[in-house]
Amino acid sequence: MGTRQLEKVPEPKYWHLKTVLSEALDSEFAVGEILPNERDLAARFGVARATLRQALEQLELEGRLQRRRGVGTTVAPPRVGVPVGPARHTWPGVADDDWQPVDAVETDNVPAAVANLLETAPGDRVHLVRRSRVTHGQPVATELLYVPASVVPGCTAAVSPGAQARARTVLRELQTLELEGRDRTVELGSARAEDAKQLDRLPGAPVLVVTTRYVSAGRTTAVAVATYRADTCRLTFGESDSVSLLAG
Amino acid sequence: MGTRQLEKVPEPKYWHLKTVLSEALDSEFAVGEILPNERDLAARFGVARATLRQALEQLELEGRLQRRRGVGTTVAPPRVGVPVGPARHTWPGVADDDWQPVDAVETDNVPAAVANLLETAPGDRVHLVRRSRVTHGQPVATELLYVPASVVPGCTAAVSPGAQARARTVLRELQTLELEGRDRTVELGSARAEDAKQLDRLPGAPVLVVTTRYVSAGRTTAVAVATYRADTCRLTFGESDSVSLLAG
DNA sequence: CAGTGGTCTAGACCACAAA
DNA sequence: TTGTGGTCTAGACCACTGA
Repeated sequence: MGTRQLEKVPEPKYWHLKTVLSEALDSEFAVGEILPNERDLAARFGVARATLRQALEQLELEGRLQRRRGVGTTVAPPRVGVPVGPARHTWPGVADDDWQPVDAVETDNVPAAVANLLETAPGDRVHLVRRSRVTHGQPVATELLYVPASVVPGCTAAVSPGAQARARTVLRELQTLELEGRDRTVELGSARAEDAKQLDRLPGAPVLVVTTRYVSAGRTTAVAVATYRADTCRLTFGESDSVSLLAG
Repeated sequence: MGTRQLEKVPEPKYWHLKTVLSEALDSEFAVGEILPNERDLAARFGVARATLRQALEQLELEGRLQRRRGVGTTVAPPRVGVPVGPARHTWPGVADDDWQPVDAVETDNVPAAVANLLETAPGDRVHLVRRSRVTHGQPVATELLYVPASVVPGCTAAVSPGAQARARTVLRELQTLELEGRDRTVELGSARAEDAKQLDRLPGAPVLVVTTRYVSAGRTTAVAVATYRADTCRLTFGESDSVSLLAG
């Protein structure tokens, strides 16, 4: 027959929908503008709301949209570039303008993955310092910094002049050591309930997990697990001699 | 009344389900083992299949599960650490054991984001080199390398001794230049249809997009956009003097 | 072929934010 | 109170894999 056979591969509706919406976002909407609500959009495209939502989810994952319960769906601004390790060989807390210490506790409950890196035995006391990072007025990351108590013997739990002060003390103590090296890993994760609250997202939201290992005196002396909002952040890694290029 | 009030916060079913499944994976399943199918699992937990799937999706996102249509859901091995930029200051193609050139074409169709970095005008000719990365026998990444034709004048389209050979020629030509600097960004994306096929995933699968800018002779001479499977990969960033630490 | 995960529907109710 | 996005259901059919 002369009729055109369908070319195989029936593209899923939500995929096609995502493409259409994406182009509409480029040409017809301004950053911050509110989209029609999901029920209207679904009706307009002649699909079920669940299908429409599948397309919106992808666009949100790519940082094109921002959805807030009770409010609506808005066009997201471009992702912000977040410097990760701009300077070589520095401890956390040194010239970290936008990291803010939150509090610190002493614990022996360390995630297995972190205990592995620290080479600590179950039961070893470890300082847990929490920090949060704010860029352009928005919270973009939370961090859990694990430092074995044996590494910073000067930090006694006896005096407790406030949780935040305790955090600063641990950081200051760390900075007296000579840092020999550092390595990092980046992977995809989903926000724990606690992180989600601080990042103003729902639990399970996609996040970029940056694990940093600090090496001093031939051993791993600290491990930091930082959780960045994946929808709004673009992590940037500069080299010491190319910092000036970042501006280009 | 003495009865226990529900403690507020009704945790979503899929979230609770995810937690339960996650613990079961740790204790009752071995890597590679096949889970019961989704309909059975949903019935066993007394939820709709859609709800069960929401939990499975999260676990797959975290790299705990692997789902294949027509086959089933299996327990995924731990994420593989993929070195990204292990050596300082090298062009692509230098001692890149597991990167494989695929082909190269000359084009003037460059994504706006890349054209921005390259500072090329619309219509400028650019070499597009495709490479793919295989680790432990599995494809983990695809890469598009953009090099303005003006940067590698030795690469003429006249002779075409095979697509892969053309790719090698561009890479070789690049390596004759002195590399001054390099910077990288990492962000979350979703796989384009083409990438998805090469990565053995469905379109829209979550990926980590690594954009590398190569600087030489005071200008951006090349831009590479690498797409890593987010479910199976953990990107590792080492420093030159801490390479030995990676083994720890 | 049978069995799997992937897509899609048309509803319902809930949690939350803003008026 | 109203309207939004978030969760959940109970089905249906499709695309793919492997026997």
